[in-house]
Amino acid sequence: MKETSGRPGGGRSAAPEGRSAPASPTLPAPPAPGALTAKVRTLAPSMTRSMQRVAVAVADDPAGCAALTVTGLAERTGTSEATVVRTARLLGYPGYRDLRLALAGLAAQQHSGRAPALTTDITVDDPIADVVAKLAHDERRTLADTAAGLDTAQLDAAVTALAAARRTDVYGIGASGLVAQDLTQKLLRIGLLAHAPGDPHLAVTNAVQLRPGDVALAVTHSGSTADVIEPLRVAFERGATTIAVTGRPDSPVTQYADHLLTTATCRESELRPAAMSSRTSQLLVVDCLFVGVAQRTYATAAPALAASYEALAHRRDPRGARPR
Amino acid sequence: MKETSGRPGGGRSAAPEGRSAPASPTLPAPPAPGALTAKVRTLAPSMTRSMQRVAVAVADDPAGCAALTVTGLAERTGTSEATVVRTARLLGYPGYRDLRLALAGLAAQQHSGRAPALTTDITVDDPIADVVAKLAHDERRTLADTAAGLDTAQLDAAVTALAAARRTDVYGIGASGLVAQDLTQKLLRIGLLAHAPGDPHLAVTNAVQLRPGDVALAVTHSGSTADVIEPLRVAFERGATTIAVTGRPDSPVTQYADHLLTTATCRESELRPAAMSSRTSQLLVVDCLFVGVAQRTYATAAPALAASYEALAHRRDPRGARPR
DNA sequence: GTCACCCTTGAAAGATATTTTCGTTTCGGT
DNA sequence: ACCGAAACGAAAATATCTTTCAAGGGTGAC
Repeated sequence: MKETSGRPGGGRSAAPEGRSAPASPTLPAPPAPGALTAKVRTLAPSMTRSMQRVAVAVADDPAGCAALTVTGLAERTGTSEATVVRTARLLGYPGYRDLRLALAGLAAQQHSGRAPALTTDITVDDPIADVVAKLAHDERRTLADTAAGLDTAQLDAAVTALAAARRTDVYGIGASGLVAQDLTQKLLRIGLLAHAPGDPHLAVTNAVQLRPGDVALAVTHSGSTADVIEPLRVAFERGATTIAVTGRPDSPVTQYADHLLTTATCRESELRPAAMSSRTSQLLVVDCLFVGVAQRTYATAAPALAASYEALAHRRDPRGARPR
Repeated sequence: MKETSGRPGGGRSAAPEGRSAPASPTLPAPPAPGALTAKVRTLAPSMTRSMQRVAVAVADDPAGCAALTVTGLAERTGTSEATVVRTARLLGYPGYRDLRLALAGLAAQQHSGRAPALTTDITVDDPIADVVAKLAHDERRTLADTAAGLDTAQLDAAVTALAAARRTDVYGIGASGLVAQDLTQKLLRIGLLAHAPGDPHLAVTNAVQLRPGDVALAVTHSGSTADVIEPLRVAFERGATTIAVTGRPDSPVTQYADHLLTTATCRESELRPAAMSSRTSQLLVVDCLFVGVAQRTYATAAPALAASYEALAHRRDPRGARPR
């Protein structure tokens, strides 16, 4: 039989080859995915003893049963293959195979529905799987919050300034320093002149060189990092266009910022330093800036991106993926 | 009867002398339920044309494909049964039957949780607000995929190694270099000895100093970056425990990795270099490692974290945040 | 430019799993 | 106790999945 075409009755309706069978023309009842448990409860009373055993086993442990073959399930329930198939039929499936598929679906649903305390904070004895889930969850939320809270007008202005800048300085220390470097790398890639001094003193020294038309961008979560504020202040006073990426729109750094981009943050805790989620939102902002600038300077950015890709190719193992 | 014919893993070409092949990172990976889409994206590049067709079909329409037999799917994708089975294997399942089960599960999950469609690619003339929305959406998805696809056993092993390491070297170049630095910063914060050499030559020089009990971790999206593979190889041969964080689980770098952590990636395009989403997933992995290590070494990590927080305080503007 | 080699691929043979058939067993009623 | 009918399972019949094998196609070496 053609697998999916089979209908309970032996009536061989000759579902012609190919597997069209679009929802089996409203005939019997399309098998249910999550309604399976209910169906078992409903039909159980009218079942024979053996069939009940099968039905119960299936409802109790969908995941486990989905992993079994007819034979396996028959064995586990102390019945025969025929009984298992009969039960599947009674539950509304063309055969065991389809019941099994539904079982897998049910298991997946149950599994995904079981969101174990994603909202709790990470604790010392969380199993690693929970850590992964919680971190991912929080970072996703941070991203959503940041995107929602970004002022597109400010962003647009910042992009305009960056795209037109003669040169750009990006300041950041510690974790934010990496974000600064990230932006710098990206801008360089599309042929813009950018620099992220790592040393606070160098940063100030650099800032002194800026002039109107240049851009200085500061990345700082707290907005109060002296080592970052200082060069931005200098740049500001020199007449450069200044941009601040910070999580605290009321912090000192904003005093010297022409354009302010606010990042959202997630709760922090002992095991999850603020640096973690702030970095995520900072990077999103930086990515937006980059894409925006790339759009504005598309004519030069596109070839530059392509070129830098090419240039790196030879640094890769010629074979790409390993033979086997 | 045996259903899952546990064929011994595909002959992992033995790594060069010096050390036996990495123990096939703690057995293959147990098939994943919702991580399937992610896995397809990750593995697709390294697939042959026919296999890609199958993989894409499966990822595009899980529900539809779950209803098909091997033969049916082969027909639909214009390939052969053999190819379908091969693809299933590549995706981490023992055979097609299991892939099909996973497909059914995925379909059920998707059905229960509808997702809107922000699926278009970023174009040159997207308004900035759309850029923000699309970037955020994609990064969120990348995070979910990465979390779903992370092998917690591998992660756990990596954490154990890191927590016990005498010293840790982290290798990475370009965008991945920033991720390497991020991890290094974090480890240093909790009192572990970590180092992220920026210069490839220095990296190799460092690697030579490693010995059993030390850890070397490589971050590379492509898995084929020679400048990163080389130091990892050296570390591997020196007997250090090696960890690879890569988006290509079949790439050369895995030859020298005791533990393999796979990152998911999002579609890339002209305006969105691969570096962008790979960085996001790499950081998630790195965060997980960090939190895991912090848990293991809580006794020393907690005070260290507190201390580093204190030490930085004076670098902040004395006034702290401005009154709201 | 040509050749050899290896990867890719599908056809068909070989295993397994599922479904059906059919005879035996069980149970209730008279 | 006997009859009839439903329940049940063993095994045959069929479908599906897996593996093997040889031909096709592309690539690098020379």
